[in-house]
Amino acid sequence: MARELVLQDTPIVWKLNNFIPLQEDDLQELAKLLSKTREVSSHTDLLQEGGTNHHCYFLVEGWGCRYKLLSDGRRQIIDFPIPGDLLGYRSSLLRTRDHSFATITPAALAEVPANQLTQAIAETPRLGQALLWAVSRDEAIIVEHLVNLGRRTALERTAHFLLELGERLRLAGLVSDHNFSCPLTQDLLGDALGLSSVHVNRVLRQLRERELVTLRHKELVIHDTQGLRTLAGFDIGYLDQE
Amino acid sequence: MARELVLQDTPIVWKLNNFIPLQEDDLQELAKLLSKTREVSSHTDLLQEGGTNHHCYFLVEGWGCRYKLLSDGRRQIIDFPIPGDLLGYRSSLLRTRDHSFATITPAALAEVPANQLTQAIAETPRLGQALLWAVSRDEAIIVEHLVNLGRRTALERTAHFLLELGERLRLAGLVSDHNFSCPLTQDLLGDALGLSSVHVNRVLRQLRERELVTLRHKELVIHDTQGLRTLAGFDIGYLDQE
DNA sequence: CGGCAAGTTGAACCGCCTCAATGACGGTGG
DNA sequence: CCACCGTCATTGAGGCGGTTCAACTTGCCG
Repeated sequence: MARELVLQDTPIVWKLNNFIPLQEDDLQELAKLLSKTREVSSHTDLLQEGGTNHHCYFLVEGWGCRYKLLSDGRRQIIDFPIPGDLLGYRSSLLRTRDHSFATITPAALAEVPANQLTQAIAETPRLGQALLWAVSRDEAIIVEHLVNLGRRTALERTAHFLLELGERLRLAGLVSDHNFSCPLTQDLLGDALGLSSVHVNRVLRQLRERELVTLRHKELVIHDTQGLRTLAGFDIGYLDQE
Repeated sequence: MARELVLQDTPIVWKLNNFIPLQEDDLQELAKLLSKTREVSSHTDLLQEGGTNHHCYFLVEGWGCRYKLLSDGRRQIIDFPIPGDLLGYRSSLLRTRDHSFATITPAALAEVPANQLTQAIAETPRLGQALLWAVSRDEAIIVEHLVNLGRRTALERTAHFLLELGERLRLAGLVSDHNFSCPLTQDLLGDALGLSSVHVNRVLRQLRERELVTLRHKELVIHDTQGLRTLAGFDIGYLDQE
């Protein structure tokens, strides 16, 4: 009983409730999955491209990044998991992991064998549907990142990314108004947005000077949501909210 | 019985067999899923971003493209489904479709309600595993496209894309040596690779002049696989073969 | 044979990169 | 408490990769 009360206000429950309200048996099953949590420091590698680890992780606390490296050191960040996100499930079905994952802040994670998760999804339909929805939505976000990299300018792209981040955090119950803490460096942003960190700096300056959004001292403030959305061509549909 | 013999040499069976050899009951179940096929002409829209159609499609014959449009007409192509590919399953779990799909050649497709597919996956474990593997592999391909757009030059990117295409066709049993038919225009390639069609043209010329690969008259010939792989930094791992 | 889509090429431009130097901040140890 | 150091942020100058615009060619299908 105590456990459900604890879970109730947790980012993962916030996120899943957006798809379908979870009920008591769902929360109990979820609590079982999350029972074995593990604290790790920042910059800890948990999944390696090419590895055969068939676990997945619920990110309970902290931020991370999923990425791929090229042989000469270039890095592309796929996305930044935040609390409430499930990661590694899709790629656990492959014989070999297609990307790496590392934390970027201190974090708490629940490690779950992929087949245990599959079983839970089959046996607890409502929770299962919600988890599969969450996985699908996160794939839809990756597809939107593809559009971002391929067809938006640096300014649009950065604006779009920051808006998306705000919405994801809001959905996880981690932000109420237009401010939130954001531990991403300009280097990380560059590798996610396909830009050099120098150019990220210039773009952020522009966004600040246009009084749209400010990212400073790990704190992000959106001054003008509507203006930012217009600039980015942001259509929230792909986040499948409401 | 006749149906299984027909299926046996079909791209989808070639593709799935690469993960796990299908057996008779798998083929029977698959035949049921594929029973209602439909022929459509080229440039037919089948899925619309924002739509609520909860079907998925097996592409039996022909090529297509999954894409998203920006409001000003810019287009980003996500990938080009080829025969044997399953599409729309992931996004059928969302309340609203996150991307569009259209054919680019005349095509034959089997339309399957998403929940019927889910049921088949649950009831026929071996086939189910194979289908989920295929879906996961196709997601891994999208992630690699992200790397392509974010961190590879136009030359590397194009080379990488063509190599990937060859491998996918080979896995579907659609190519034996180093030649294959490829109905993609430079316009389509540009929208997939995040380049202008003019620049695609120049890149293809370079690849031709370096005697690596030729794409002409809808026919692609790879002259120097190893050279092309070196140029592209192509690591086949993400395709999860063998 | 006529018409239209697709491919090809040149010239000029610009968005973003690279290289390099400097500044701000936080943590750590003397 | 301050001096030091490493990481991250900021800014300028110059160069390159890829875009845009426009003209022309080629190939295909009726």
